[in-house]
Amino acid sequence: MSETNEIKVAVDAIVFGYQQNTLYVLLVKQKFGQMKGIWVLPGGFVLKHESLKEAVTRELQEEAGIQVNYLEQLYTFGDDINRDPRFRVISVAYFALVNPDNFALVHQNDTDAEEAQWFAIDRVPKLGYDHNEIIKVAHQRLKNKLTYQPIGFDLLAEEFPFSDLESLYTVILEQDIDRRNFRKKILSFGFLEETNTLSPNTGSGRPARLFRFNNNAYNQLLSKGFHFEITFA
Amino acid sequence: MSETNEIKVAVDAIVFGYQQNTLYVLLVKQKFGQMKGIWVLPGGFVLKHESLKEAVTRELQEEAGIQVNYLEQLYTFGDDINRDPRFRVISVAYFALVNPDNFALVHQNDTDAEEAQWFAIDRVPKLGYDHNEIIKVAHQRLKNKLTYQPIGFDLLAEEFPFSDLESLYTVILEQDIDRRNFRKKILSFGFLEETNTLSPNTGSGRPARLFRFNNNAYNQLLSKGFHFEITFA
DNA sequence: ATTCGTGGCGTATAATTTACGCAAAAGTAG
DNA sequence: CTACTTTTGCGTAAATTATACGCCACGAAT
Repeated sequence: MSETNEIKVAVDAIVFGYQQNTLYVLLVKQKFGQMKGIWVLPGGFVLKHESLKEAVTRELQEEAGIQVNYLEQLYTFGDDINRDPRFRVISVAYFALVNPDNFALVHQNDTDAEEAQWFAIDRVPKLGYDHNEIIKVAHQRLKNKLTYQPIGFDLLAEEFPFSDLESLYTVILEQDIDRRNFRKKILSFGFLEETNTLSPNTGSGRPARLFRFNNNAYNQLLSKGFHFEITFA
Repeated sequence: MSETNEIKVAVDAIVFGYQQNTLYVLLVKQKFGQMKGIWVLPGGFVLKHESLKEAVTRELQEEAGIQVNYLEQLYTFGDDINRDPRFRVISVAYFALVNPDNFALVHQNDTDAEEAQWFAIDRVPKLGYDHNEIIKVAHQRLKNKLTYQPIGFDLLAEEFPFSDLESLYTVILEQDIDRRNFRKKILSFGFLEETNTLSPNTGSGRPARLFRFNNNAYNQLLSKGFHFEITFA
C-alpha cells in the first residue's frame, strides 16, 4: 500500500470581496516552477502537523497577507487524476469572504506567490490547473448561499446602508429586486440593528440610516427553528 | 516539503438504506490491526491511480458487495490531526443511498472488513475513529436534502405507493405531515408518473396506486428554473 | 422655491400554504 | 349481505405570505 503515500494533499482558497458594486476574487501569481507567471488560486500543500483550516489561513497570510471573516469548506477536487501535471494531488477547496475592512492585500516575500491581486469575477483570466472550474463552483455556491444564509453581511462593512445590501444582492445574483419588498422582508427577520449614524454624504440624495447585522439575534432565531430564506419576484 | 508526503488520503462512505419504516446505515467490522473487531464506516485508502469516486465504489464493492444508486461527496475530515492513531490521515467522506432492490449485502473475502451489516440509525454502536461524528453530519445532510432535493426516491423501490414516500418523510424527519397536503404538493410538481399497477394486498385497507419518479421530467423542470422544496406545517 | 436623486413606508391583490371534512375501495366478521 | 375497520384519494375554505406599485420624506444643487 505504499502507493497511497504518493498522493499529496493541498488546500486552495476562493476568496470573495465586494467593492463598489463589483464582486472580486483573489488570485496570486506563481513565482517558481512550471507554473511561473501564471495566475492561480491562493493555496498550497498541507503540512503534516497542521489542520486543513490552519493550512488555508497560513497560506492566505503568507501569499496575500489577508485575513478572512468567513471560511468554510467548499469541495475536495480529486477526481481528475492529472489536474496537477507534477504529482497526484487532491485539493480541498475553501470558500472565504472578506469585508471591506480587510480588503487590503499585504505581500510577504518568502512565499511561492509573486504577487496577489483582486480580479473582478467577470475578468478572471485563464488560470493554472483546474482553478477556473473551482471558481465556477465557488461562485455558484456564493449565489446559492446568499439566498438561504445571511452571508452577504460578511461582504459588507460592519455598518452599512440598506441600499448597499440591496445592490450586493442584485450584483451577485444578477437579478433585479423590488427595493421596497426586499427591505420589508429583511427587516421583518429582526436581526438587523438600526444605528443612529447616517451614511456619509455622497453628494446627492437623502442620506441613509446605517444598519448592523446582529449575530446574537440571528443565532437566537436559529435556535428557535428560524430559517433564513430570501427569494425574488 | 517532504513532510507533505506523509499525509494519507482515505475515503469513507455513509450509506443509507430504508426498509419498513426504518432508516439504516451500513457498517463494517474491521478484520485486522489495532481496530480489529470494531465497527467502522466502509472505506479505505485511495490508490494513486484512481479517482476519489472510484475509490469509494471499489471499497463498497469489496467490503459489502453493494452498489449504491446515489453518491455525492459529503465533507473532508482533516482537522483532527489524530483522528487515526497510526498516521496523519484525511478522509473524504461520501454520502450514498441505496434503494430496496440493492439492499442485500454480499461479502467478499479479500478485504479489510470481516463483516458488513446494516444498523438502524438509532442503534449505531460506538465506532472507531471519528466515525460517529461523521454519521451525524451525514444524517443531518440527509434530513436537509430531503427538503430541497427529490432524493427520497433513491431510498424507495422503483415503483412505490404514495404512503411509502409519506412515511419515509415522517420517519427520517421525525415530523408529522398532513397526508393530503403532502400528496397535493408532490403531485403538483409533475415529476411523478402514475402506473397502472396497484400495490400488493396488505390485508387491510384500500390498495394504493403505484407511482414512479420520472427523472427526465424532473430534469426538464430543473432546466426551466424549477426548485424542489417541501416544507411541513 | 423648484427640481433631482435617493431613502422609506403603506396598502391592495395574487398566490401559496395550512387545516380539515368526507367519500371510495378494499378486507373481515357476523 | 351488512356493518365495521382500514387505508386511499379528492375537494374546499381560511390564513398566511409574496408581489406589485403608489407616493411622501429628506438633503443638495440651481
